Amino acid sequence: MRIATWNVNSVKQRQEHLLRFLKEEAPDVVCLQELKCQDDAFPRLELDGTGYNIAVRGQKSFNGVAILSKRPMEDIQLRLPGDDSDEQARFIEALVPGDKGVVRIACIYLPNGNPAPSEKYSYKLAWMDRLHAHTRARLREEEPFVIAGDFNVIPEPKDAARPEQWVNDALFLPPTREKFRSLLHLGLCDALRATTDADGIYTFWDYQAGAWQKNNGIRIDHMLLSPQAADRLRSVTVVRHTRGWDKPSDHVPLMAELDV
DNA sequence: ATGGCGATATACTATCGA
Repeated sequence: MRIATWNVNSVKQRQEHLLRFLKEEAPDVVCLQELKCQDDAFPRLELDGTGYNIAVRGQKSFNGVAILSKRPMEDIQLRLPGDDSDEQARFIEALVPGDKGVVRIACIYLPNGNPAPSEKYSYKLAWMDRLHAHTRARLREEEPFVIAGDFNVIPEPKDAARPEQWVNDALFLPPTREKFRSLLHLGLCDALRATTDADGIYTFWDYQAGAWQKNNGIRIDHMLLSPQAADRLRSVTVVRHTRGWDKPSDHVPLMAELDV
């Protein structure tokens, strides 16, 4: 099963890129973030010919997440547990069948949190605490479980071309990285880091100041795997060339192949 | 120190992202 995650920065603006990506890479599952549209504005008709099933949690203007799956999904959850008053569309989860078994996939758009300190940063840290609690509960089920998405976390200095630019940023501050490590320490595996220790692997390049041309990137899109999913990991790919397309998203897809 | 770019709604400007 090929699982991809991609922050598209407006699914309507990136519709043609999405169709090209689906055609070129033929992923079985795609987790999308930053749809920037409501449910009824998701380009379902435009995706009709591709044969993907669609689960959406949209929102006006900002945020918004979706899962596309070749096989029909079950047990779709639209909210991250832990705060019924949270209206931001940042979480969607589904059970996806594979050839040999099922995988539960959570698609997340973790809050950016800038500036720090601020209410936004507090919201980010609280959201990470909720993700920790939810993950702990899911791991007790001892199933293949994948958290895929835009984590807005730079885990280590080697995950940034210029780490000194990020020292006061919500993506790289010590409390952010501590909570990310705490999540991993529940027993999850960072899929990319299971395949390589190399630096210079990025998933985001800012639109500004020629970041792409200078390769001034950061690695903030991740896939975290439960032990039962990690056992089935075959390969991980950053689909870097999409950043060079005309009018690209500032993020590129991350893709993992699981033997499921 | 700032803005630089791109998207959306509040729309000839403000907010958000990272």
